[in-house]
Amino acid sequence: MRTVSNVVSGYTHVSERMRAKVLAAIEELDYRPNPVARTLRTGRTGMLALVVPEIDVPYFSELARDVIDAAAEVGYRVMIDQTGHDHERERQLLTGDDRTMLFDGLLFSPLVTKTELLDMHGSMRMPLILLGEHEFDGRYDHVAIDNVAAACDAVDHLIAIGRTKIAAIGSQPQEEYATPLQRSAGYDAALADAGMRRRADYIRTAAHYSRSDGYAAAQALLALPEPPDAIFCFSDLLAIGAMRAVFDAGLRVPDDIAVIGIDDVEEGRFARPSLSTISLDTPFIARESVRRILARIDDPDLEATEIVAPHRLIVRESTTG
Amino acid sequence: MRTVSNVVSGYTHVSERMRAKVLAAIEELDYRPNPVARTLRTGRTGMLALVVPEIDVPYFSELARDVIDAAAEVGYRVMIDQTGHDHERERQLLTGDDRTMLFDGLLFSPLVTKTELLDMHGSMRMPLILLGEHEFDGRYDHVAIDNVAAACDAVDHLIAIGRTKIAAIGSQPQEEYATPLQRSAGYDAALADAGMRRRADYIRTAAHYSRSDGYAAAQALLALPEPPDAIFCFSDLLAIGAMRAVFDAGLRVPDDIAVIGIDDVEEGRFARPSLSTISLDTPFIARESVRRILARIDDPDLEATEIVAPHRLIVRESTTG
DNA sequence: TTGTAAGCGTTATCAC
DNA sequence: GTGATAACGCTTACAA
Repeated sequence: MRTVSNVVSGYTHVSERMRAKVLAAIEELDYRPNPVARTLRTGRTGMLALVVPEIDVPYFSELARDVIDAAAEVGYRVMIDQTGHDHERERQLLTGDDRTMLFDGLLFSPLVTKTELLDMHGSMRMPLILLGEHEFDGRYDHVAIDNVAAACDAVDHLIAIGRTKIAAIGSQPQEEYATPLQRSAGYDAALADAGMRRRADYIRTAAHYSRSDGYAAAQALLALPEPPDAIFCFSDLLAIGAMRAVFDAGLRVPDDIAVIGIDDVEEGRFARPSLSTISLDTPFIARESVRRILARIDDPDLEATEIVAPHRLIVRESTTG
Repeated sequence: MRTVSNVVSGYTHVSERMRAKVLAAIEELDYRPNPVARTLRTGRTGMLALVVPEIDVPYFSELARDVIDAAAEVGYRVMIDQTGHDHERERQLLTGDDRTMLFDGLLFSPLVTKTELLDMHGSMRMPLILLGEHEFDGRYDHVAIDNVAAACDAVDHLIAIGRTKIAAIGSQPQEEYATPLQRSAGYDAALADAGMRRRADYIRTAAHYSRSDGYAAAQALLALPEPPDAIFCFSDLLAIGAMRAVFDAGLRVPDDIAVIGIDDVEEGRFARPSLSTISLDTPFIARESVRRILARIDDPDLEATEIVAPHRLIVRESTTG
């Protein structure tokens, strides 16, 4: 009945006597509103979906923490999905083929989204925000750092401390994903600005940005006739794997080889040596994407915007003599 | 209409002609079944909730990865919530006070659950599985390792490599949570078995099992008149913080102080030195808890069972000369 | 094999 | 201020 709903929802136009009566009945029957029925009626689930490649990658779990917190602050909860680098899974999520889309909006943080994937979202009305991409094409909201500048800052730092043979780990085998392309561009730009030559044998690919990818790539670099004296890794995890490979080869960080990453995950702060990195403001990214998706849920016809999150260089032991 | 539902659900008793017709109409109208309406009718959301203290703690994010995978295999999705050591939040989840309980079952991995909290779940019909606890009281399903034995194995290893002054980090300030109590008991038992004395000044508390907790606790141990020659940490994160404190004090691991943790997170495999630990079979834990909660969703009156997950000692550099 | 109608538990509309 | 009643979009008896 109407009055009960009013009481439950804390509506004002209810007499004190009636409110007390309803409350008593609620207590008596141990009544709990059914959220599903409410959702069917209101059209809002109160849930957001956060889609990441792998939740156990520290950058994503730290991002998830912030997103869950930011969402909780505005009364939303977060469902987490992993695509595991699976294009088919990404497609399902983007097209809404999944049978259980119980959420109001999608925060999509693709490691490997191609533009063509995004085209598929077209017919769906599910609000969507892209995280971590920076190829703004005006169709979807983006929240991301300036990847080119971030990579450039990292390499500039290596140059500033006097390194001249700077390698990079993290380009993708198939060059079709935005993030690695942008970071590669930043690396190239920094070298060019310093009048340094870009050597193809110093550019190593990494499929999953994992510690072991970083380890393997660094091993390959160390085996070169003229090994580098610095390595710029496209993620902190790659950098941690790379550092381990340097030690296993009997060399030292940063003395023989300086290492810098991107992400500023907590693991890097406690690594030995502690890892220099580019810090991404994940609380900012989380807050802004939640704010933005709520606005879009309220008004699906909002114009797409691009939100650039701040980043900054953090110098630690891995790049300081 | 009946037939449409049949087609969508892949029912058999539908004529080919009719099925084609329906499919064409679906395509034409770009029809998508509304999952909320389906849920209201069937009573199943197809979602599980995984509740952990903090998703960015590697052990929990690795567990979450496995739970999401295990759930996906049986057509379920996973909502993740953090309690952040907040008792009020735990209470809400357990009692169903939250207004948006859009899931069929709850996998609850409390760092800090007191028995009294569990009492509150009594009136709720939401299926519940407890993870990581091992104080089986017969009321709820548990999936956990044998914490006492795990701790005992870790300390036995330190004794086996000849250490005699073995400290422990990870007991709780307020001694009311199961996991730390059990791990403390295992530590005590191993020392007693070896005829070693338990020294109160070698037992350090840690509120959040974080790297910085481990760092601070280890610093305190090193400042003792007679510092330990080995530290057993109740989690890998504590151990990683502790190792860093040892290095910052100018000492070496394992030469001066051996360190061992529990969890076997990937970070420990790449740490320097790599971290000895007790490996918990998280894929097993994830698989079994999902299996169990599905059974309980099907039949809420199932008797509570206790599932013990395997664990095993992993010896790495942090405890080998 | 196919169509009709009831009902899941809310919230919103609308008289009173 | 309060009580009936419709509607959200699906699944499923039941009838045809």
